[in-house]
Amino acid sequence: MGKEQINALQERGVRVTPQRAHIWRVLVESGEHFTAEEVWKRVRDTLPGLELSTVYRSLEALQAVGLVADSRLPEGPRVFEARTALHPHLVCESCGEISHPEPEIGWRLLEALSTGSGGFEVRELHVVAKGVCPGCAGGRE
Amino acid sequence: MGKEQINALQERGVRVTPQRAHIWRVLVESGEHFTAEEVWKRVRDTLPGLELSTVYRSLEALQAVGLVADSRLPEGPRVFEARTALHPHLVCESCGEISHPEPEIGWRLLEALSTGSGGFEVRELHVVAKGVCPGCAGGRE
DNA sequence: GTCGCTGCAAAGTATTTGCATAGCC
DNA sequence: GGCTATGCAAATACTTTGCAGCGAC
Repeated sequence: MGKEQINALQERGVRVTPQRAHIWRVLVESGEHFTAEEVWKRVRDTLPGLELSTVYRSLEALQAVGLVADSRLPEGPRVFEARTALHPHLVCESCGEISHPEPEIGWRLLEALSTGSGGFEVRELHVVAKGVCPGCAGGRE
Repeated sequence: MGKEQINALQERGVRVTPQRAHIWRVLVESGEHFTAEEVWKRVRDTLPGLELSTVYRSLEALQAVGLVADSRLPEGPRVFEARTALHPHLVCESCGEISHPEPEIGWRLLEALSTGSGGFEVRELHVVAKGVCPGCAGGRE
């Protein structure tokens, strides 16, 4: 089952170890973002001896080849996710829920930023918006 | 000279102490962003006994009333700045320089995000772009 | 077989907290 | 004068690092 994921690692020239394969699988299959510690807890189910430091080092390796991206949200530790497209984060100040808008919007943001940034060539874009999600706005305070 | 700054604090109902007044002054007069430690070093010139923990607590108080905003850049500790407008950060991967595009662009980003985020009400927008600044792009590698 | 990855342990950096006193309002 | 902010000290949270042996290629 995890065959395609392993291929993804090999293609990028990343040495494939069980640790990296599992870490990568967790990120890809969930499609979510996790802290290093969350990844660690999940992968430990199948690799009991796994060290948190290894998780950090593996995530760094995956980042180096562009498979993983990290974000620093307004609070809490860094979160990591499989790098798919640009990924704005919407953090609800009321319920704390973190959601992603349609990815297409990332490109519009990129475009807006590129045209107005005076020659700065944007390679990677991190957007975090704080606000109120539809659910919380509905249940008025 | 620092009269207007002190007023800004009073108007917001922040108890005015020398520590807070100086911290606030450093941020306003420089117009730059600093880590808590950088603020600390600067203010210590005039307030030798100042503790780093006090800087954190003061910055938090100023944040609570909307005078200060913080950003978490891709690397390093949090940076704080006087809250003026939306403030995208452009981080050059080559020289490490952090620049700000014209602030007007922030509003365009906000607009783009608001229209495509499915009812999420954006209150605060943090944008960090990694890329290559004009200077480094000129001196081709 | 080689070189890089991992486990283990420890250190390092960033940030927060408890408590008694000082100082703003 | 009351109540909060500060100094001081310690704790906590997150992340990185050194080293020796193991495992992927």
